[in-house]
Amino acid sequence: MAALDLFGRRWTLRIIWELGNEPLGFRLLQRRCDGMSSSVLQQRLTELQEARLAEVLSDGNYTLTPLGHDARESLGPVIEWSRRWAAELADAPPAAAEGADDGRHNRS
Amino acid sequence: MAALDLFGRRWTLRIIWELGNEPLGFRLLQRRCDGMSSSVLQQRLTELQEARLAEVLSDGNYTLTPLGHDARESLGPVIEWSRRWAAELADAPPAAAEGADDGRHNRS
DNA sequence: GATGAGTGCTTCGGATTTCGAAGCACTGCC
DNA sequence: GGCAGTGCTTCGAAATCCGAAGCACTCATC
Repeated sequence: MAALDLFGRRWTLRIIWELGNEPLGFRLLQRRCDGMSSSVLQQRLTELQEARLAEVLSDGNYTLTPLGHDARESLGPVIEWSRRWAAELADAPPAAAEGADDGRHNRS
Repeated sequence: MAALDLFGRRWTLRIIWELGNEPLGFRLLQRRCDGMSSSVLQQRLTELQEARLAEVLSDGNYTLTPLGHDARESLGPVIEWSRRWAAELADAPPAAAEGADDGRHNRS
């Protein structure tokens, strides 16, 4: 359950996903995550390192540890599912309100 | 990416997981989720319904839609990974700070 | 039919988290 | 030196989360 808690924090899943593609520097990673807040990114990066999912390379970039890559791979089915989900929602568009990306968040 | 955003909200993953086991009423579901706040539970339940992942049964209980069960199954590998992760952390306990469940949250 | 218990759900003040603009120290480059 | 880019920190404002309290309703039990 602790894992569901860790992943259930804003941006955590996204960061793991982005870092899984390739090592990234702080600012570039931030841009990949829709320009998320630097303070939160720093916080998440620290949490991820404490959880031994991420680490800093000798060149200063951030990467996933082997354990982190494992985690990211376990996310594969979720990504696959999300495609089906998107297709499903496209077929049956409700009145309004999408659930995800419904503008409830504030990215000013 | 919208899926990672939807799942990256506190309690969402947990709720999907709990509902996947069996249909549950509001208050019981709340208890299963470590007694999470009822206001947030209501919010999540609404989001999940809008996203067509959850629905209300004729008897008033909440369940996962077929699409929702699909999502929950896609979470399987994540759960498996979390076991390996827990084992790994148990082997190499750092100085302090666990990353997950590090007391940063407030459950008064 | 009153009482009590259980339900789904809402309200609301306060604690916590997230945001984002600004800035600091440092490195490389012209 | 001046300029740009980096990782990272600070801080006030906004959004989110919390949890106790309560409402309307159902269903037994008295």
